[in-house]
Amino acid sequence: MDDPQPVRRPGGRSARVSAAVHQAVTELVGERGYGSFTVSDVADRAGVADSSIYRRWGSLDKLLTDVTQTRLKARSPMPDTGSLAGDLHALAANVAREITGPDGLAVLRLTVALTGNGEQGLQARDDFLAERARLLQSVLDRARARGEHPPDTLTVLDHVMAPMYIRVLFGATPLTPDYVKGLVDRLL
Amino acid sequence: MDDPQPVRRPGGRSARVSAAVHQAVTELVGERGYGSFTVSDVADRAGVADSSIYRRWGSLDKLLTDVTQTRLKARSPMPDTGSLAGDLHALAANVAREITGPDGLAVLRLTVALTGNGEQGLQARDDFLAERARLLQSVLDRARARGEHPPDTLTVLDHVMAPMYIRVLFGATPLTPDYVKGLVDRLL
DNA sequence: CACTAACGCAGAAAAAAACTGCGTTAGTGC
DNA sequence: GCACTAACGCAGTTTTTTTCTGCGTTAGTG
Repeated sequence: MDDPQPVRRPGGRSARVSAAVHQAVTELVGERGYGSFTVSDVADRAGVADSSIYRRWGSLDKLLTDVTQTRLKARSPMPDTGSLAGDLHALAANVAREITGPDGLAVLRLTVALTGNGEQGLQARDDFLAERARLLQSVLDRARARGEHPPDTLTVLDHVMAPMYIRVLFGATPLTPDYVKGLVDRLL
Repeated sequence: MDDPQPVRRPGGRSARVSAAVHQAVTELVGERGYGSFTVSDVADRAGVADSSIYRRWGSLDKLLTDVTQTRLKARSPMPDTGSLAGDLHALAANVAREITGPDGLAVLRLTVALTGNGEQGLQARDDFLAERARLLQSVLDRARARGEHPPDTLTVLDHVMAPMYIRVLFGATPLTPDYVKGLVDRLL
């Protein structure tokens, strides 16, 4: 029996639509939080027809899942400066820059929102946190291998990441380099 | 000219409806975040008729504002144990207990969600944070007056409050007393 | 260049949300 | 208690939003 097996077209226009939609979702999550917008909103923002979204993703839920998965896979580069202090400073600065940008805020928001959004949400959130922890872990491990005495993973999360996250989430001050540096220095 | 001046009835049933509605809003915010539910949702949850909400509050916005205002006014008791260490431990424990409960999570979520929800939202958020900061400030001032050397307000917020907030928001571990104690001890 | 996947447009269909009329229940003052 | 009526619940109606589909057009791909 002949199976039509349609020829996919992942390039050109399709790719642009995909990118625009992802971007739009990210922006909307950043601006209005999770679950406060519709397919039409996304389509308008992306400059795309509603039908394109419905046909490609089927529903808003599936779209959001797709976006989240994709975003969380985009990992930040792992610093390697040769010293624990250097690595931590670099890592902190990276994270600060990342969550300060509009996209980063969206991811943070998304992560918070996902907590308590059923199975799928929890999974996505755990992936995000695990990724962060793993990145940090390798920096600390490397330091230990060099004979340094790095702080605990949780300690770094609590006293470097948490303050930055909270400040961003609460829309407070803009995370100056000095501030970030101070957070790290306090642990060394 | 005669002004009817209707006789209000703040007791009994009205009070129960009011309480149920407030409770419902709090729960819904905790579960689904800000702006992801409707008047009907609230009414159903509260076991109340839609019309009761429409007539009393007029719109969902006004209802949310009302609930937020009311909640933020319910301030936590200010500890006074006689020493900086005692006060901070007590304060931290209070906050931990507060944000661990279901209502507390809702308030936290609300606060995060309010960031980027226009005028009104920002105002409510600032009120919340200001209240927290003020409470802490007075503890620190009192310590200073006794001749102790308390840490900075922001330091406490960053290294005691932020870690707890983040852990709750990210749905991680359950804030054991030992953990909370450790956060405070680290500053003294 | 032929073929057709993927798109945009416009509008129908469905769902959800907001709001209202009306009879009933139950606070409040006497 | 009793009269008075504020506040309520029920059962719609109206309005708005959101989803989804038919059809002609555009532009990847071999």
